Amino acid sequence: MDYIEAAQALLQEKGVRASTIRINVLAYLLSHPTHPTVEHIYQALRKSMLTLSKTTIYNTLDLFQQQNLVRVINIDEKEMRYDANTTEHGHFQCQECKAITDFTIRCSTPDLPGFQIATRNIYYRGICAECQTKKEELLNEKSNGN
Amino acid sequence: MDYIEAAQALLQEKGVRASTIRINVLAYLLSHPTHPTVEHIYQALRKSMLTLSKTTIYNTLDLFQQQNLVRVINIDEKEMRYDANTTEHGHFQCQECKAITDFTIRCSTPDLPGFQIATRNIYYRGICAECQTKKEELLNEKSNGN
DNA sequence: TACATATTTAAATTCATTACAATTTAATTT
DNA sequence: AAATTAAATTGTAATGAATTTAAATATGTA
Ligand SMILES: [Mn+2]
Ligand SMILES: [Mn+2]
Ligand SMILES: [Zn+2]
Ligand SMILES: [Zn+2]
Repeated sequence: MDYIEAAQALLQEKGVRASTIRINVLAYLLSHPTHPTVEHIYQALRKSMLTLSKTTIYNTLDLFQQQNLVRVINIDEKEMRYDANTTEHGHFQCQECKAITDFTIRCSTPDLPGFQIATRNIYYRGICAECQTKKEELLNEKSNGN
Repeated sequence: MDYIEAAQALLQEKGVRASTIRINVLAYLLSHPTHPTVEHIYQALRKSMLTLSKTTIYNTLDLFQQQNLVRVINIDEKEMRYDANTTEHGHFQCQECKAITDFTIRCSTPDLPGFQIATRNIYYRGICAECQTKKEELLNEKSNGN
């Protein structure tokens, strides 16, 4: 089953009309688990849907959020990011390459009695393993070169 | 020791010039552990500092962040919030009363090997204990009244 | 087909944050 | 003390993602 079919099936499950735009937005999110921005989605879909409006992307993603088809990731303080993976997981943004990585996490919160938790967002920032390696290599080259 | 003195001491520790504005912004944060917005701080200090500029609040908070005197809380997707408590703790925002509560948290993250973590932000949303009680009381009244 | 409803579009607006140049204040040097 | 330099503060304008509005288009049903 390709992403288009998967998106269509998910929309039908939720009782949401599976319009072309909705299918394509959801399929894009499923096939690009990189936490894209509205702009990313817009620019990608625009190529094949010439009259596409950015407002529609916003509306569609709002609808998806209400239906728990996507979750909003606010780790990047500039733009919102969207994730079709709605299972519990944390997000790590690299300060070098800006990439956002998923990670599994288990938390214990002793002092929230009587609180009703609706959503959890766990955001870490730092240097990803890849960029860390690159930095070390660069450092080694320098010390060898001199 | 009052908050003004505490703020002054903290600034001196960091080797930052303890100007009147800086002392007052930091003292406000120390005395209002409610995660205020820039607007909150600005409106409060404006009363005693007539020519205060909002830009200065932004600049001051940026400086504080660099010096690890405050941490930025991005739980409220509209406005940034600031916290003079820089120790590890999570934040819970009530969807009813909008209040932001601190909570202690312990997390294990098995799959981030080689990643260098610089900052952690843990945001929960839902209904706080107080609002939860209020809602239940309202429900009881209704069922008794009818 | 006709009509109501849902979806999509484009333009205008909002508003927190940032950029920047000008001014004021404080520290350092003559 | 005066002059010079550096730092802090101010006000205005610009930025840009997100929202609002209203109009256009598509879709389902009778
Ligand atoms: Mn994810
Ligand atoms: Mn806090
Ligand atoms: Zn990286
Ligand atoms: Zn509450």
